[in-house]
Amino acid sequence: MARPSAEEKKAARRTQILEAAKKVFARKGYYGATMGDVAREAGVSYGVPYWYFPNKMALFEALMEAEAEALKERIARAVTATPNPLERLRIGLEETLRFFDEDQSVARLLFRDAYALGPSFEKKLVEIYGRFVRLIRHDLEHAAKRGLLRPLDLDLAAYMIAALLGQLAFRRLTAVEQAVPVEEIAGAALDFILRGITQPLSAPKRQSGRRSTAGPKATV
Amino acid sequence: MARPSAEEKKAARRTQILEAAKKVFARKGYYGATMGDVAREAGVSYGVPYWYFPNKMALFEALMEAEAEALKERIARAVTATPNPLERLRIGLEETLRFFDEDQSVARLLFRDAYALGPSFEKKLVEIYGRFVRLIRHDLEHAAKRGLLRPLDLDLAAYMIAALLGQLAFRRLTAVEQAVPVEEIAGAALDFILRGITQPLSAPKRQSGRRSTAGPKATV
DNA sequence: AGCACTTGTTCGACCCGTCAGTCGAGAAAG
DNA sequence: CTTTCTCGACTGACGGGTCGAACAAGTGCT
Repeated sequence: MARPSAEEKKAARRTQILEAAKKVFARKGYYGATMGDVAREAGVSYGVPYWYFPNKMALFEALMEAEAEALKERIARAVTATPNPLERLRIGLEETLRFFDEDQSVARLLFRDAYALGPSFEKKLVEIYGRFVRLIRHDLEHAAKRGLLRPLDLDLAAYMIAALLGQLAFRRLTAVEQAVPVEEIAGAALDFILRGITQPLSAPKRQSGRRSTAGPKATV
Repeated sequence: MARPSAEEKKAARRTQILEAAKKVFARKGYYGATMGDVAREAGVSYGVPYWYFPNKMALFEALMEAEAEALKERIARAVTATPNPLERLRIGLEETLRFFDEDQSVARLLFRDAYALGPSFEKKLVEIYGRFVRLIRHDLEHAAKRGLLRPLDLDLAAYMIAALLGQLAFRRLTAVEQAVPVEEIAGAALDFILRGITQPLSAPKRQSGRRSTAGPKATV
């Protein structure tokens, strides 16, 4: 705490502005938010954000980058001790949902505003998305090597899992029924991913350990 | 063709403007597109769109509404003759992907620009999305009644399927490998939905009729 | 200690392009 | 002669980005 150096102070300002931007973008959307809003939220004057970021768009990019990195690290940390690839998948799933649950602004940022930036931003977006797909793919490869998977296109499967996860996170923003805990959703999603929806013909009526209702309750 | 009545002409103008709006929004995104662009694309002067739509936002809403309706009807038509719920699911899947494939503007519209409108539009978006979820849910219910499904939360399952489908359609916009035909993707997606990714423990090594590669090829 | 001078940062008024939406003058149709 | 629709110049507001004035915190010189 003793005497922050000049560089520390500068970095602190930067994150302070990023934090403010996160809130404002989440609240109003990219186009709805003005640089004035960001400055006000951060408690600095209009020009200051421009000292740290060349323009609005760059500010947004930096924000996305930071959040994506944070999530990636969090997943990596949660998963290190676990060797089993499918178990890793489950943990990653759960951790991701938890991440977005704890800070809904980020979910809004990544799944709503990022699309708002128009065609120009598409490439960047696909690239970030790709990182997580690769993460998943990596585990799938291991699982495949161990013969745990049926023959399938791993790229496509990884993409589908990522897509699912993203939408589930996004849905929790607008869902009425917030009460359902993350673990339950993650469990249901994993069941879906691993076993699909059909009754396995060969081993009929197997009652899995995991709870799951046929009734129309339990929204995300 | 003979003598268009006044009302017919009015309706024609309306769709002419909607068509132009579709192109322009798809090309530039909601905020990137101006009403001037729309008018120019439609070959009319600036004020004309305002005669048919109260404002830019209403124009966009009408456009989304129309496209969603078109898709819904198309699915309904393709599916009527088929009673088997899982077969209906497959057809619906395929038809949806085909729909977005044939007119990529629509995919851009629904999956990119719609999110751009900020928090205010979220409700409308969720509502439209909900229609398709309900469509899927309907078939799932039938399937469940016939005992084809393992016990699961039908709402969540329907949502997950819709989410998957949306993302797959969207992915085809940015994918490098455009060559993969719709049917293949639809088939892979259906496999994923029905059976998940794991090797069924009970009946090992069953080689399904559908081709599917373990290799890293075949992007969406 | 006091003073000048520099560097890094903050402030916010202002500039300037952009665009949604308006409006009054007309053309076309009947 | 009215109704319906078209035209496009215009306006008013807004917001991204700039810029020069101020400030704070050293740094060195005396």
